[in-house]
Amino acid sequence: MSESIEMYLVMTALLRSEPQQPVPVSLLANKLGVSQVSANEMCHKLDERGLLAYQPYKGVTLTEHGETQAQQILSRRRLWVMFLVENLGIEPEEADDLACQLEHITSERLVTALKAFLEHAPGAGQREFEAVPTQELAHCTAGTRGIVASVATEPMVAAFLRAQGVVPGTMVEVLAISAEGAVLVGLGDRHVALAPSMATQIVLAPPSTDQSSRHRAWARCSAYWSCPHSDACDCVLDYQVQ
Amino acid sequence: MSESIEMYLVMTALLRSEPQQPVPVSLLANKLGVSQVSANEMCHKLDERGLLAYQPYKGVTLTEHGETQAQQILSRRRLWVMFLVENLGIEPEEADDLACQLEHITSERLVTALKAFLEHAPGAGQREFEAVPTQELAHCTAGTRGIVASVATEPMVAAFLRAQGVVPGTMVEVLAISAEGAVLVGLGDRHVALAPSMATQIVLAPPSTDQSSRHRAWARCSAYWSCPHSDACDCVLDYQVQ
DNA sequence: TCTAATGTACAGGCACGCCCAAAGATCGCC
DNA sequence: GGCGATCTTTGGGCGTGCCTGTACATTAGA
Ligand SMILES: [Mn+2]
Ligand SMILES: [Mn+2]
Ligand SMILES: [Mn+2]
Ligand SMILES: [Mn+2]
Repeated sequence: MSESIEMYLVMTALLRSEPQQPVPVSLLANKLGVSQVSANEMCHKLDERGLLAYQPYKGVTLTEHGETQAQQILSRRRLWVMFLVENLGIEPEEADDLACQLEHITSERLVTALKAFLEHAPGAGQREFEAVPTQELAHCTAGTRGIVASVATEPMVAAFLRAQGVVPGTMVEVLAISAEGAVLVGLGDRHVALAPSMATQIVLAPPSTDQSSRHRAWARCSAYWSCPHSDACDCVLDYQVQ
Repeated sequence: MSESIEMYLVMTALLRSEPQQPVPVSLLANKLGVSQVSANEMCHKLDERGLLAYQPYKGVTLTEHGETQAQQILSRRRLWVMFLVENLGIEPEEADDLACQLEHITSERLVTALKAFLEHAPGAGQREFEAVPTQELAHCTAGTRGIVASVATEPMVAAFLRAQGVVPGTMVEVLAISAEGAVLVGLGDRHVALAPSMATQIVLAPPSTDQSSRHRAWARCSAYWSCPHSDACDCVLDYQVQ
């Protein structure tokens, strides 16, 4: 399996809202930074190879085999993110980008060794490497607290959110929700108002108290919304602020 | 620069006996596990790109630019080997294979973080990340002790040496050298006699006392003889025991 | 129901990195 | 000097993963 194929599988897992909910090929194309035609072509091939199930005009779902592969790769990504953030002190966002490359060249032996290292590293108690449940900010109720797991990748939106301090790893609280779906988010000392369309592009993980376990929880999120490769992100230039 | 290009540069650096000594394209082809025609083609391209200097019927040398690139990649490999061996407990040989992949996706930021980690990891004093001088076993004098840095990659030879315990990371001593160049090597409790042709395919690094610093010294060797990718190694099947 | 947006398909093409077969060029040794 | 081994070059080809342009199919909204 090439890195390219692996990323199609991973992206399909990350982009679906619910299991067995087809992911539109156009969305896949956007997030992977390739043309729709290329994505279509690839999805066909992966359907033939039994990794994806392709329903024309609907999208793709992961087959059992594809799901296994995707989860294996994502578990490797989480291991690397944990290591990069907690042991090397790299920022979550950059760690995600790096891990997205490392996940493809991580042997089973390396997985074992990394897990053992993370478990027995100084100051680490019992650790869990499984994915953690996440939810869209738009679906949260007032009072909910959580850690920003991922945000929109459209450059201008991402830049805005970054400027406001809404970056992966940050602890936030939902202060209020308007009837229209706008969300008022608290960030400790200040707060940000987000349009409904914005709230659907931010994903929260369960809250944690200390900084270290925040990172860990963030790393354990299975539902990254962010596009992993910065290069691919940069391809999404057709965004316009409404 | 693609991974493929990087490996041509690295291999050129590893295979030359002395700086500015041209490396035969056929040797490069063998070690990289590609055909001579492919290697020729590639060397031409890299000459045009100013990374290699190609002298027909002689071989290739690294240009100043190519040398810089090769050394940068190799320094990343050494960092990874150190980490993999000392912190993850992975065996030197496998660590080398893994590092050969990791070296190509290691950002400057990651280099900095890895160095900081290795420097401040528990039990680590002052560390050096520079390459260490090495010499062929065939050029050693009787009484010399050192650490096996790398061995021949031809499957049958490698298997034989492995069976004898002559693997990277092992401490050995040159017990005697015959007039013809055959070498008697001591491995603590036992010894092995090696034909002259075999002695030219084993490289030693300076000796160290404890296991940890042995690995470190081994990791710091700049002159790996081994072919890094196992896949490529497996391509070299035309070997015959004389 | 009809139309416009969205998705799909086909054709042709490109860069990369590799392959083989065959024909030349050079080198090195007898 | 000549000849065989080795190396280089040429020509053609392959697979992967992308691309554009154009035409066709489907879906969903007015
Ligand atoms: Mn990835
Ligand atoms: Mn990214
Ligand atoms: Mn490599
Ligand atoms: Mn190898």
